[in-house]
Amino acid sequence: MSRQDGSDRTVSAASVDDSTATLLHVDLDAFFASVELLDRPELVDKPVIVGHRSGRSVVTAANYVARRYGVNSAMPMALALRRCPSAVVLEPQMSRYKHFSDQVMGIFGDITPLVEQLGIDEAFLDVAGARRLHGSPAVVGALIRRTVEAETGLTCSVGAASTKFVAKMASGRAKPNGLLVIPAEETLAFLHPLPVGALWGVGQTTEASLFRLGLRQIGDVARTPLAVLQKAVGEASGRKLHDLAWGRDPRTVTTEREEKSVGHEVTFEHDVTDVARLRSELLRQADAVAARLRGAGLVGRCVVLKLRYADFSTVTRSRTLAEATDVGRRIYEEAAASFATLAASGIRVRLIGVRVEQLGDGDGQGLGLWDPDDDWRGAERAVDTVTARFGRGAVRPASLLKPDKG
DNA sequence: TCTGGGGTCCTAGGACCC
DNA sequence: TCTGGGGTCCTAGGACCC
Repeated sequence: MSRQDGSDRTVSAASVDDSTATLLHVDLDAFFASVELLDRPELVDKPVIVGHRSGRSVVTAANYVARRYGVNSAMPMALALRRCPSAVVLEPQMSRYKHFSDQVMGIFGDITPLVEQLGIDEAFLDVAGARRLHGSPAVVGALIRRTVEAETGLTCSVGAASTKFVAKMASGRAKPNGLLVIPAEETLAFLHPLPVGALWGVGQTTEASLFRLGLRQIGDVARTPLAVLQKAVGEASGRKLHDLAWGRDPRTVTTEREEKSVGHEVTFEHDVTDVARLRSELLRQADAVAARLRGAGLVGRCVVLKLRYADFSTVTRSRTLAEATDVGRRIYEEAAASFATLAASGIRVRLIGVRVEQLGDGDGQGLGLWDPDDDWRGAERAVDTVTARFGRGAVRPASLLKPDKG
């Protein structure tokens, strides 16, 4: 293995045969918090948390100083502030993070066209073909780290390996601001001593199941018969875990994938009991989902309503349409029909959401037989046009399309 | 401590068909 | 009269990831 961290030392590619480690995983360090610190350098040595300060929010990101206090992303903000009362809390600025994300992805794209973005702050790169132009994987990794820091001021960590999954594990071990190369022949030596919880796809529940079998390290998982694993964690997960524990991961870098669903949900500051208020929120979400579908040229066939009650229990109700739609009014009607089956008196709702699944191409919509949805589609497309020209707020679909009374 | 919002994937049961 | 096995679609819930 070859390691580089902290200062930007050049990797001595001679010390390790990196020719098999052609898959890179690049992960920006504490991304949102790091972007904020670009504007606020005086906070660099202070604990910084990005997230809403309001009652029910969670930590979106924390810098490494805050992490030393036990603050992590997805942690309830209330707990984070109890652990680190001196933390500076900053409101997320998503458009700003997106701007830096695009810039960094552009840097990757200059090195290889084979970039697979995961979320906003990480990506896989296949650099097998970049050798002639830029050098071996370790050299490319160092180049990426230098370029990203020079052009954005942000640091990132890079893992290089012969499979995606090991590359991701390697970038995780290299954090923060490091580079770790795992040649193919060293994969098992790297993997087997690591804790099972480090495996991709192993969260709290699966980790507990593995512990019950006495499995604590990835090597333990590898040496467990497949059938035993499958009985404990399910057929597909068992198969996957066993493969990963042996370093087997056939996935390649894919530059595009089709979306499977589009949805919106919101958690209220205080539980809502007013059914009319819930319905109007549903209408707002259905309009937003439909606008996104139309923007992407997609239609969906299945409308899923999601409710989370005051006690945090969650239910979903779905309805499959005969014809796929991209009309907000139609999505709302289906969601509202599902809602009507659940909306008993005394209902206390913490979260409500709408999602549309079974997406397909929107081409050909509205052709053929007359379809009553077409009137709505026309109206909503007009709203799209005005919004595109004059900006959001120029027209408010939710007020245009009043919900049914009662 | 008290749990966001965007998603993907898997499991399991029932209906229905062959 | 009682009963098989596979495939597909639909629905609900849950684990997990960033």
